[in-house]
Amino acid sequence: MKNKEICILLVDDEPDILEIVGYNLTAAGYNVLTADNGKKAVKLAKKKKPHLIILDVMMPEMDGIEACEQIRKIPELEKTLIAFLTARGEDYSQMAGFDAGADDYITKPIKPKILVSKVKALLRRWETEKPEELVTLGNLTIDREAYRVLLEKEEISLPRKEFELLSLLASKPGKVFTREDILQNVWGNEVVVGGRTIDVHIRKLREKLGDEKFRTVKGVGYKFSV
Amino acid sequence: MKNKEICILLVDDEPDILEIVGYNLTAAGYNVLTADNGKKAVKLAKKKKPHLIILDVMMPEMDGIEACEQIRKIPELEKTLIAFLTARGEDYSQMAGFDAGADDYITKPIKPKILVSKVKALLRRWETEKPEELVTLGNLTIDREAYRVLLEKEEISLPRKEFELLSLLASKPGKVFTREDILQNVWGNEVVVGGRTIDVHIRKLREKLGDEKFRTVKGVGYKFSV
DNA sequence: TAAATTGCGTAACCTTTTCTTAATATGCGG
DNA sequence: CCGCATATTAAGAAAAGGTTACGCAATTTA
Repeated sequence: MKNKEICILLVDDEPDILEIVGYNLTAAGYNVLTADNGKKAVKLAKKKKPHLIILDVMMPEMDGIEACEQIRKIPELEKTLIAFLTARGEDYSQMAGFDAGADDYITKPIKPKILVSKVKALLRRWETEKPEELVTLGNLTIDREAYRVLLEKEEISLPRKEFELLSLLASKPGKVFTREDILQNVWGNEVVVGGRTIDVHIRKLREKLGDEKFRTVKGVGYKFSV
Repeated sequence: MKNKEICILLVDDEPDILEIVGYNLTAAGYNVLTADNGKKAVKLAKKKKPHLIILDVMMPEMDGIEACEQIRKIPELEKTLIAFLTARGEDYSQMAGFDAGADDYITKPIKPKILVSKVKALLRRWETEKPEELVTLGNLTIDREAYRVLLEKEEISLPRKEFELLSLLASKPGKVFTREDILQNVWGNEVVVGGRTIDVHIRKLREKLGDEKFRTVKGVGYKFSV
């Protein structure tokens, strides 16, 4: 089943739910990841970039709403689908969830068939909207999935950090990313690195891909330009 | 509200539902069309190409499921969002609806706030046409996100302080900003700088963007004028 | 498993740009 | 024509970023 390529992150603090939902989704051919609190969820999401995230609203550590907001802030996950799990009748949760950027909600108790149907419906849209896994900007082509970069049809191999950095900047050409933005997205929230680290990586990118593509905006940050 | 451009087709055979749902959607700024059976719905959909269609499942003439299937067959409406209205607990309807190509379902009894939230969530994805955050004033264009300024289509590069200053003044053309206002906003509350600093920056802006745009109001401050 | 390679972050130093100041000139309102 | 507020200018300080080389760690290769 070609669904194997489709990845769903399932987040709930109740192992039972994790199991039953996970089982059904797996049976439907999806690749399922799980986390038992919001913090782990955000971390995993950043790392694995799932196509759909199913979040329980009520959780310890970080509730679903907050997790959703966090995830929505990550540029690469902007298009990720998010659905909430909520007990029936919790209108408030549903509202807040939609405001936080949810695409759907699923009410407990969970009915496997309905669940799978909803998931399919959600992903159907994703599949049709997503022919463009390749981004081309000038003489540069970025294939996020394959972790490859082509410059004038020549393949350039970039180490992880450089790739992530390029990927971030290129995700919104023209937009200035502050150093903070960059640290946040490429290095992660908690990591602390020295002040010149970003520069060094930028330099390497410039070396390999051409100076002019990476514009410095002094006092602010960097941007990608075509 | 710019939602006026967004068009929703609402289909139900009960006038009450049509009215209450229609009212709420209209109040939320959407443009609402209605039909009271499946046949009319398909016809209207073909003609008006709404962005979202809300279909009651149970209807005379042609039920929602069939209408949905019909609509999905129309190439132009392939991407149209479809949501079903269904009584709670009708699992069968829900399943069939998803199979027919629905994107969501809404259960009766209808709660207006939830309804509007769901509609927003559904359309959010569609709405992702980005409204550029550009400010244009006469021959000048300011793009805060990209940190760019265009004068007669020529890009002018401005250092941070100059950009912030321009940005502030241009945020309310005509309004006079006192020196204090300016210090507050561009330099920040705690910073103390000499009395002539602002003048110097104004001068640089005048040099680069034209004298006439920055008017001195003696004893008070500066303003931007078109 | 050792050796070699590659990736990453840091420190030290260099270059450039940006900001501020200070000193002097100008000009408007009275 | 005076006085106060603003304009102008150049120069030096400070900030920001660029560059390079090095060491540790992870990864790959032998």
